Amino acid sequence: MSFKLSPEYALLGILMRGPKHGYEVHSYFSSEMSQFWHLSMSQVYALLKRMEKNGMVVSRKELQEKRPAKKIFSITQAGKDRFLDWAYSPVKHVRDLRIEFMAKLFFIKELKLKGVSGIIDKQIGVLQEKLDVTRNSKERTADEFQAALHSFKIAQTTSALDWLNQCKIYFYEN
Amino acid sequence: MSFKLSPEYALLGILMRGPKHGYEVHSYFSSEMSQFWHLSMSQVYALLKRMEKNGMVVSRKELQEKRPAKKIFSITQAGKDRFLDWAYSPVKHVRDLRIEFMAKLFFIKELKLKGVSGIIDKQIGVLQEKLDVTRNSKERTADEFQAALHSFKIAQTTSALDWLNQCKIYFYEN
DNA sequence: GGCCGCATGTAATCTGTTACATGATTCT
DNA sequence: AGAATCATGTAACAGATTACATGCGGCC
Repeated sequence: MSFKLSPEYALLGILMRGPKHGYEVHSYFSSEMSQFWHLSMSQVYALLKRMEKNGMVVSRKELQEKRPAKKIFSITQAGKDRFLDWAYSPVKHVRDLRIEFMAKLFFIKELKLKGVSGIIDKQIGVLQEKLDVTRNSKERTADEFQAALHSFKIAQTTSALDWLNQCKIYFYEN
Repeated sequence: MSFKLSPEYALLGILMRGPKHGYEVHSYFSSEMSQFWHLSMSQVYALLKRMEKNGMVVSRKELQEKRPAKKIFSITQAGKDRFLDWAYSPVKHVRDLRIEFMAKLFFIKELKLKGVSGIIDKQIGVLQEKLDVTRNSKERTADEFQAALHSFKIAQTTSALDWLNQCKIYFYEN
């Protein structure tokens, strides 16, 4: 019912392009998304099974003569809604940019969805807010350790924000 | 036997300061380390139990009149060896800096261990190596997405390296 | 009377990882 | 002859999170 974790969203995204069976989903994942995300075959099968239980996908069997039957998964309307909802939401932490936010950008581009700059702006908003909070937090310079931790957070968030602003140029849409 | 994951190292670090019971370990964790790491009470108990099974700690019971008996854990020699080994090793990924590397710095300072700049230099080496590899990787600018991903990695690693160089100043030791 | 602090844990649930199991076809 | 590709999964293990269960003492 719940699934807050993201791998299922990635699988939904792949199925947004059309029905596929488990092996195919994994191949796509490995060839197109491997630079920022990895999932084992077994996990793909397990996730698809769970997602079917949750009504995000449905499957039908396709018999083949010389090979085991394929189980072809299609995304349901509920799945589509869920996916789009996810795709246009910013992530909460800097640490989620590398995989989860990347995946959102990837699918928005891959599925030719509108509003890339919208989500980038939302993400900038979230991180800017975090940066302001960190800057104003009292634990600034209690000791060397606090100071180091503080400057790490500032540095990582600032560099993420710079990158997001660059992104708007990379993904410029008219 | 194995434990590659880090929370147990944090608990070992806390016990390096002297024997403590579970509740106390958690209090220390919550008050001193909460800015960069969280562990629930239940998990502290579970981890200590596992660590005793692995010979990293030993426990003795201390009876109290009006309260439940305390179970006091002490670190073993094997535990100390393991901890120090961990504390002086750099982490492999930028994403491990915020929690795991921070914890190493925290304990090195807290336990007044020698060689802070040693581990910082090692960490700089690891990330510099990664940065060079990323810079030379062929997937540079295949498309907008690849380009964005590439520049994200460069940006985060570069900012981490700058921060590490700052750290050498924060933690300067004669 | 109720909440907080002290002090212990177990059990259930969820998720991920690794290994195992099967078996035909096609490429080298 | 052996490796890779196609195609499916289950089972065992490891780990984190959450909820549950217990109970006293002191404070407001």
